[in-house]
Amino acid sequence: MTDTIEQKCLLKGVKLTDQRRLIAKVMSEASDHPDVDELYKRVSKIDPKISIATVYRTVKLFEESGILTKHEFKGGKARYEELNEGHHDHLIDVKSGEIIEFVDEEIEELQKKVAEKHGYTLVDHKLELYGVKKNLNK
Amino acid sequence: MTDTIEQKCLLKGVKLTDQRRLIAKVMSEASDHPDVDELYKRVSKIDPKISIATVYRTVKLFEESGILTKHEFKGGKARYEELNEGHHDHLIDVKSGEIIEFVDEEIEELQKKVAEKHGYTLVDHKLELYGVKKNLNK
DNA sequence: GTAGATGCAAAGTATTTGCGACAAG
DNA sequence: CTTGTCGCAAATACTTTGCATCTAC
Repeated sequence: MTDTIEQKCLLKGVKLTDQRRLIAKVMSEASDHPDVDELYKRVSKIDPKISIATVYRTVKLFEESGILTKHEFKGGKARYEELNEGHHDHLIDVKSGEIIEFVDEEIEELQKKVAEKHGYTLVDHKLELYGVKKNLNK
Repeated sequence: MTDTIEQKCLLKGVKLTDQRRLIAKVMSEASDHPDVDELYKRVSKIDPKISIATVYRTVKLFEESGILTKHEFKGGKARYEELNEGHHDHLIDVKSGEIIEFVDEEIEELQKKVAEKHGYTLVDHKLELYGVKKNLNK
């Protein structure tokens, strides 16, 4: 699995350095969607000499190489997550900030149709739902 | 129509000043989605003494008062548009930057269902489609 | 008259960049 | 070797804020 990231780098002609390997590792182990500051904190624990500039440069590079995706959720800093085969969108708990990933094929289809209807081919999209947890009992 | 904005302000207890009236006017006349800088340029042409700080303060105030909405499209600055009854989403031409507004009730419905399915009540959402114009001839 | 708005410049954030030292292929 | 990366600090971009002055109500 960590292999996969290194393979992706080789594939893209991205030079591998200790810092990049570390950032890749921390990101692939993250189950949340850390922002650069948080990521910097996590990698700093392992390599305290790493610079935040390197973290910024690396997430940008990884994004361009299709290893990470960037999210710009409402009113916050950019947050990153590892990009795997399966595309998904996000449901954000507005109270807790918790993020739930979901996929809805029907919505995906409709988006394509909307774009077509306006004479466009869909190349990308962003769907974010913001919700509050329902009171399940009574 | 400009009346409407002033009425909204009175309703919300928002004090009306020349600067606010001007910003409201420029925004309601805008058919695009200007960012703060662009808005500042437009109002400056009419009142060259206005400060950019006032523009920032006013768009934020108007947003909180439900007069404007803020959009944070990919990799850019925050952009604003007047908030009218009809909600809509955006289809962005990735080549030209042109923005097309659309509504799709089916998608809206499905979004609510997705939120429900995860135990949430949808309070807000963001849907942006990014597309390239199709070659219509031949 | 008074609470709140404005303009200005200074301060914050988030992110990028120039540069000399250093490391990967 | 040579090209590209790193760390550092300075620079940039966008937005917010403190303060004295001014204005709407």
